[in-house]
Amino acid sequence: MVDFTEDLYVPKERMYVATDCIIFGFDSGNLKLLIFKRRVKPLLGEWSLIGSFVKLNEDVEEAAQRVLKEITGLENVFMEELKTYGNADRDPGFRCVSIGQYALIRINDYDKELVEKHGAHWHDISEVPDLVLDHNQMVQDALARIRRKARYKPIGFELLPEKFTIPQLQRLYEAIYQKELDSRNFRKKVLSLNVLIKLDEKDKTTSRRGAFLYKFDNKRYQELLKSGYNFEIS
Amino acid sequence: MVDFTEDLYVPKERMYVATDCIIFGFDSGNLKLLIFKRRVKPLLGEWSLIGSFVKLNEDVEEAAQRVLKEITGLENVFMEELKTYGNADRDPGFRCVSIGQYALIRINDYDKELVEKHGAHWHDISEVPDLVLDHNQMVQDALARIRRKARYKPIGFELLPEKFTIPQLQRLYEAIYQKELDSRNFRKKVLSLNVLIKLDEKDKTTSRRGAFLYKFDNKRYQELLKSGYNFEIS
DNA sequence: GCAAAAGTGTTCTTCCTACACCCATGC
DNA sequence: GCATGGGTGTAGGAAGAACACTTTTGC
Repeated sequence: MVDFTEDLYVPKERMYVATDCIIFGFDSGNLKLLIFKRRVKPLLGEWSLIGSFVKLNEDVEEAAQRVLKEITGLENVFMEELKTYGNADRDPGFRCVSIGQYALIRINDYDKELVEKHGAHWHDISEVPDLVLDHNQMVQDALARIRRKARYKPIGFELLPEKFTIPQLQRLYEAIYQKELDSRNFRKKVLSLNVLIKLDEKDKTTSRRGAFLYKFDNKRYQELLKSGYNFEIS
Repeated sequence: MVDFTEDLYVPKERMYVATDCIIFGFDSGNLKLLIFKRRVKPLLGEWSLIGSFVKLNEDVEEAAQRVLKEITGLENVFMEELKTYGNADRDPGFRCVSIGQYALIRINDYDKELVEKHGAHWHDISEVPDLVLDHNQMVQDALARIRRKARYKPIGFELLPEKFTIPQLQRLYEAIYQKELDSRNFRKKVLSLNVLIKLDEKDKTTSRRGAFLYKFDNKRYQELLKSGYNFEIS
């Protein structure tokens, strides 16, 4: 990669397409963001989202999944396009259009060694440092998107382990909405959706009494999506 | 522009970025789409959305507004990014990533001569012919988007003339949702939003009695957006 | 036995839905 | 005077919001 950090003017002779991943996780009651400290020029040492140029022979979406796999070791992660960042002057080095993609991962699944090897770190969403280029904007846009999206799609489940408790699910939604929810109303609402399967196990890590574990009934959810179900939770 | 129509294999050595516009209008109770018949190779004579490569020194959004102005003569049109079409094989000629943008225009405002000069035509949304590349997919995606979006943002107003009647507005929403609405409930709901200003004029073109004209109160709408208003109409 | 989190029901209010008739006017 | 589209009100039901106490169990 060329080092443009010392040139103020760089002729822009061709177009590049990149993709940047806004990677969310959920842990200890907080939404987390995976970012990394650049180990190469340009912008060495600065915090940045994880991204890559899109290769000539790969789909934009493939590029994003490739990046995600390189960093976390995970495949088939939930990922959706956020938007395109296409201002002519967004990157002082290249004329580069970047397609932001947000990903939701189960924070216990990823490959910790791989993440460390790449210099990546999880940051609490409320403590994200200054990022390079327009990456802070991307994070804000992605947050706004998942806050809105969580109202009509059960994306929250992508952030939880396969088995989870209802209080866990509630803490996740509270982290997404930045708002405390009433536990009685919350439980009533999520159970009324009929997409949770109650298991015979309890999670005793957060209380003496223990909370029942549930699984997400993906088949049932697909049926509901087709019939226009609404997952609004207030 | 190079003609690739007779070459099956074209080496793809660089990335292009384009934008394609899905332009909607509303007329005679129907949603309309503006498409054009290509007058140049490649794909001469085929129906296509209106698009352009993004220039090295322009923003992606600028490129879309430029295209829109070239075709319709309109500036400051309501336009939003739809999504990126980034499959490596989506265009047999170039390696081209296209950013779809949907636009809503007031069908009486555009420059008819300009549209004709470019070989563009309005098609009823239910009778869109086969389009080149993945353009039919773009249209379907854009339709799905505005159907969803109309539930929480008053985008409908972008498609109506400045002054409109409530029955007109209702027919628009019926066209968007593909569903008949109850006129009493519809009127009650839109008036309860407090974003319509009743005028002292009537439109007598569709009935002997005439229907009162309204204007959209943009200032009031901005206030409501900030406080998290919901425009759901069923 | 007590601390700490899990789990449970009811009432009130609001909003959506369904539904039918009179009004104004040009011909 | 009649045909045509414009305009209005009400009652029933569903869903959201507010709200407090009992249960379980490890220590």
